[in-house]
Amino acid sequence: MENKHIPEKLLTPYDPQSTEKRIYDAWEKSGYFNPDVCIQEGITKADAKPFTIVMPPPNVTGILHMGHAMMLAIQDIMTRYHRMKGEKALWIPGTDHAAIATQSKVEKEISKKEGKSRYDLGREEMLNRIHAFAQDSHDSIIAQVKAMGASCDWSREAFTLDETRTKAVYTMFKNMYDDGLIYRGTRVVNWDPKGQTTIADDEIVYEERKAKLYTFKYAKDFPIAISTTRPETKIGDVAVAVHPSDERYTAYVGKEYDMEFCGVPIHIKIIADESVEKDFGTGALGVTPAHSMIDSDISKRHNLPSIQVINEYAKMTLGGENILGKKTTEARETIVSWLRDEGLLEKEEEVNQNVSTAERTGGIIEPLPKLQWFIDVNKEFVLPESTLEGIASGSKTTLKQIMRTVVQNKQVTIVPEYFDKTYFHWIDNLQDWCISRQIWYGHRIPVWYKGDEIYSDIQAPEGEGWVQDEDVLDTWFSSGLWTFSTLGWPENTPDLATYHPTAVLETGYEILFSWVARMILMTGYGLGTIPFHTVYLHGTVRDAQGRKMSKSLGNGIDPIDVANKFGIDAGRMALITGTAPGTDSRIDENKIKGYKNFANKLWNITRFIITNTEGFEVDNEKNEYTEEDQILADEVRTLAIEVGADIDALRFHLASEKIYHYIWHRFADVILEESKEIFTGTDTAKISSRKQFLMNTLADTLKILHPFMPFVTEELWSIIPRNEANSQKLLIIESWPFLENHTH
RNA sequence: GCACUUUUAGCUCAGUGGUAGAGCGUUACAUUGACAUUGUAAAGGCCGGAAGUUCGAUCCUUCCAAGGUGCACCA
Repeated sequence: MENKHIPEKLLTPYDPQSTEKRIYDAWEKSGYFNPDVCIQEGITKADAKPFTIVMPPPNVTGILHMGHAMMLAIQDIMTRYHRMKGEKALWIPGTDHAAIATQSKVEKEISKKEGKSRYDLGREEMLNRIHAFAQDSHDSIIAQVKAMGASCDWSREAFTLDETRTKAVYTMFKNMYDDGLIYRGTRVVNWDPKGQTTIADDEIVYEERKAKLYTFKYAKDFPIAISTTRPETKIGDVAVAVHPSDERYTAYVGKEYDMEFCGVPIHIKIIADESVEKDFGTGALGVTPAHSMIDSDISKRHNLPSIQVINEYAKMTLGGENILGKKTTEARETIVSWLRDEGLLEKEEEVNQNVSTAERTGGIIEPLPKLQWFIDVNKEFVLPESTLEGIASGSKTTLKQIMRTVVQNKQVTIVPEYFDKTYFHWIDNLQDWCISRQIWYGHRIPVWYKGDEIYSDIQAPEGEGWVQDEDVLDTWFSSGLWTFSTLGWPENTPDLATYHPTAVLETGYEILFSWVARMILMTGYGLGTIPFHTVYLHGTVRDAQGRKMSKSLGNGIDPIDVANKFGIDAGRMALITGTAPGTDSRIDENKIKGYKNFANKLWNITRFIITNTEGFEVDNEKNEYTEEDQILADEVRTLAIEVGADIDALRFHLASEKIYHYIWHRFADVILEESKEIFTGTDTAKISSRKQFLMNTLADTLKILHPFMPFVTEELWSIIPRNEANSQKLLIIESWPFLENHTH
């Protein structure tokens, strides 16, 4: 057969590498990622329904991994589909400064290369270094996001630490401060001696280790033995607590003792408290208010003093020469051998212990009393304007109540649904949120001091002598504002009015608390509304053996490598298909390769159809389908409707499988094969009907597949012969097929 | 300890109140074709175990077992 009208590139297999970059550039140049442009050009109606997604901002700590690739693929599928449905589809990209994560990464690098600490460099120089690193990291991340085919609106790109977002952060802080929801107080917090900062409860990772549990008496004449894994803290004990109903000790409750413990004078009062477990150890708890959260609570209930014996560097601040200034671990040995020598040690046993470590630095958490900033989640305040169901405008509520209510009454739905139970469980155990961090990278706390005066605003107060708080805010404070800070809040922007609340928040289940809950909190408080209608939680992408991808295992797959080797279209399909929400998935090269073959299949389907319909003009004004072809056409309509319904219902794994299955095993395997017979026959009505059907259906399947495999479909769209009057130049802004047949 | 979740073909996973599906793998045959291959077909499952609800359960309920995750405890 003569092939002179077949575009030359169709004669060789599909080559994603030479295609994807070129196509992305064409999209970017078109401006169609920006819904405003679509409206200006008459592609989208000005009063169309908005559809908004904010991209969970990747941390500027390095490069993207397959988890990011999956997240971007899912969000791009939604954005492209809704754009094709004629909605004002807006996907806002951005990055997160990720305070601790970024600073500790740069600190590590500097320490390794130059042997210097942040204190050697000083605040200003250190921040310069971090900014330079963050900028580099940002640039490579953006390049990667583009390589994934993400159709996000770059004109609206945001950074959690840029000017607009900083203004939002400061405004929110001031509002909460004025409402008394943000307070400063001394509490026992999680101190990371390695990172030299406090961290939040959910930044802690528990590691199971063996530890020794020592049972002993403070002194020979003390009546009760206590157990502890940390004898060095006992020089800070102020009480021994027993359970009120524990008859072994009732006689002693209320008595006070003065003793010398390893050279340190201590004063111990015996108290009864419900929180003590009778069955653990001796049933008596040595109370160390300064170095244990629980003990701190007990001491508050009983009006006991707090004695700090360990400092920020995990070194002893009390005791004789043998202890003072020593590391806690050394002091422990000293004290244990003293106990042994004195004959006070009754028992020494191995126990399993969950040690709290800092997620970012690996430092072992030292509970310390510190003066910090907190958000009070239980304090009542008046919400002036509210669209929250169950919380009327002007009524009193609490942040905890907001977080609970909107999920409980399904104003925000979580997919998969069972995660809301985990969410409630977390809310019920929630304590006040410590938001200050003793690091340098981040939003500096907008509070200034002068003597006893305290001032909070979005900028420094007038006058001399004001000193700004040294600390910065927890990074999740700024990411909590993400859905509306990206739209220009606190200004009353048209974007904010149009695109908020957002439609879907698509993210990993591991940040349900640290991020999703905080967004609900911040949006409920700040705007009296919800940040999003639906939360879609994806699982973790694992390797073929089911292991987490990690640098140390070297089992990670770089999405850019995937793009180079198989095309990112194939990578996207492999990540989406067969992956249910909330469930971890496995990926390996074989799976991706299968979808590369699929892209090539589509390529060859197109070649077959172009070859066999050469010179045939599609005229859809007169529909001359045979009865047989009309049945096939109805099937395509059903497909378009079903795939659309699956995307609407966030069943991406089913949607992609349906279109894949149709194209390969129905359209190619059955219909194309059958067409060969028709074309070699003599029935001209049948032949022209079939040609028309093939051309129409090819166009329709390209449209339906486009959200999933945007590059190869866009490329083929530019190749197939089309009626220019009835079709757009770029597939990205084509209408979803059979839209008028959808029932809503 | 509490909660959530998973258990379906050799592997990885979808799915549904009416005795099961995909991809990969395996086997056989065909084909150089629109296809850096593809097609046709086959083998392979008491849908973790037990009980219950139901006309009917892989699906709903309860219990049990084994994995995973979260939270708490961690004196």
